[in-house]
Amino acid sequence: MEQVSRVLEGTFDGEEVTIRGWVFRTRSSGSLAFVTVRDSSGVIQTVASKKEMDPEEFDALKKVLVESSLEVTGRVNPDERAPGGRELHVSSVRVVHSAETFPITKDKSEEYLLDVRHLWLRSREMTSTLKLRSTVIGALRQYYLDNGYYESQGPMLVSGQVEGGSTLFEVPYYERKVFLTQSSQLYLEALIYSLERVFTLAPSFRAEKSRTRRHLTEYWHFEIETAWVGNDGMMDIEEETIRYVARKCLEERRDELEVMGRDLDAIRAVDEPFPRMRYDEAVETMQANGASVEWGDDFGYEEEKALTRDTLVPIFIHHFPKDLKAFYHRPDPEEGDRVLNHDLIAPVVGEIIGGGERIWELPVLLQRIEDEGLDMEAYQWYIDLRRFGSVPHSGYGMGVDRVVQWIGGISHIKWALPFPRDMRRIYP
RNA sequence: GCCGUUGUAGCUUAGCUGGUAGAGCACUCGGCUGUUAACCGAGCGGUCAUCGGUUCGAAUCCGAUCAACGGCGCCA
Repeated sequence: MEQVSRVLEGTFDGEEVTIRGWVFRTRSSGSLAFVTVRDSSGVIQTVASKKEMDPEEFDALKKVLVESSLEVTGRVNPDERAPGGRELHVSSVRVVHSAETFPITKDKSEEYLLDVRHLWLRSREMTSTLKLRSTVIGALRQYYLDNGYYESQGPMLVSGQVEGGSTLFEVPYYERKVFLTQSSQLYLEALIYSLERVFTLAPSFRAEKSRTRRHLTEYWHFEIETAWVGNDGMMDIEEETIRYVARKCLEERRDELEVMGRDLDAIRAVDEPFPRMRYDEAVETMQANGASVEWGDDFGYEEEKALTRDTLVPIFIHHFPKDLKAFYHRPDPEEGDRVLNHDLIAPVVGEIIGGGERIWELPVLLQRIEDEGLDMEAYQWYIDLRRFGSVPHSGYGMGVDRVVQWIGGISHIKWALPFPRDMRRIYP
């Protein structure tokens, strides 16, 4: 049994091979039949001639419907007329399963493709995206394992919210209510006291009523937490991470990126240093580019677009005003109204990472929790971490789906993962 | 929470100022020895989202309901 991609490479020219896969397209002209066969690696045309094979098998092949599964044996023949330059001259065929009429045809709408997502996953577009996604996730793991990090996990069921806002999904839990996690950060912070460097890949859930091209209610969250590292060091780590992931994608997924119509130069641009600007400078840049933003505002999508308008490289924004950010960000000891945090803004998709230094001094944390009016009781275990050998530490959270969206040049986040969940759609 | 758009065959759609619903693809049957999401001929397929109203007559006009899609804010 051979893979289609290897056959197309010419490894078996002139030899007889067997492939298995799914019918991609069929065409026939009397006693000739052309059936293209797809497997996970590619698509190849098979040519069947009634005279050169069992007539019953020929008729079965001629009648077979798109997406039927089959095994085909034949001789590999280079031929200019074949898409891909090689084709299989069929000697025998076994139809494993004869498909019913496949509902997806060349005329399709995005809406319909969401209804039949379980079938649309077979398309070249989705297959390419899913391979790219696999590479992104593999590269993230690889990078951190190579750099002395341990992979660990926080709970998905939590008793309280991690950040401000009321965007948690409630779940019945015996006689009480618990919530689906919206971040593993606080738990990773607990883990640094044994592992020092930890990362996790887990879904996060946000009950935001968002209907945008970059929001999901269930998204894949890659988070790290690192002892002994400050805000600037964390930006260094993130920049290297993004660069590593992007290069891996260029190396391993060039064909897929081409199918997706991605401009590779936009990815290559990550070799340049990522600009780092203070919040204030970011506001000025946005204003200069026509955004109506005032000092003290948080940034919306329009502002982020204005910021990255003239660049292909992601941009860091750091030193946000304290009031705009969650309680755990460490205020800059030099400027108490700013926090040692940063966001990483990618062109077109916007924020892909939010991170920074965490408060590690007990009195500062207590003050911040009180200022924000949070439930001190609920955070006791988190506060405890500042009582027993507290250390400076930093971390970040990355929206994996957004990174895939950005690297793949994908217009809407729902095309960046196999089964997207948003406010309205939870099927299939 | 706010703004906007759309529901006609399995899919993509045409249908003007109201007059008995038209096509392409898919599918079925027939033809074709080099097709490139082929071509030629025939066939199958529709409670025009739902409910109500106006009218001699509604896919078309009006109202309500339902559903879906796009975008903003929030965030990753």
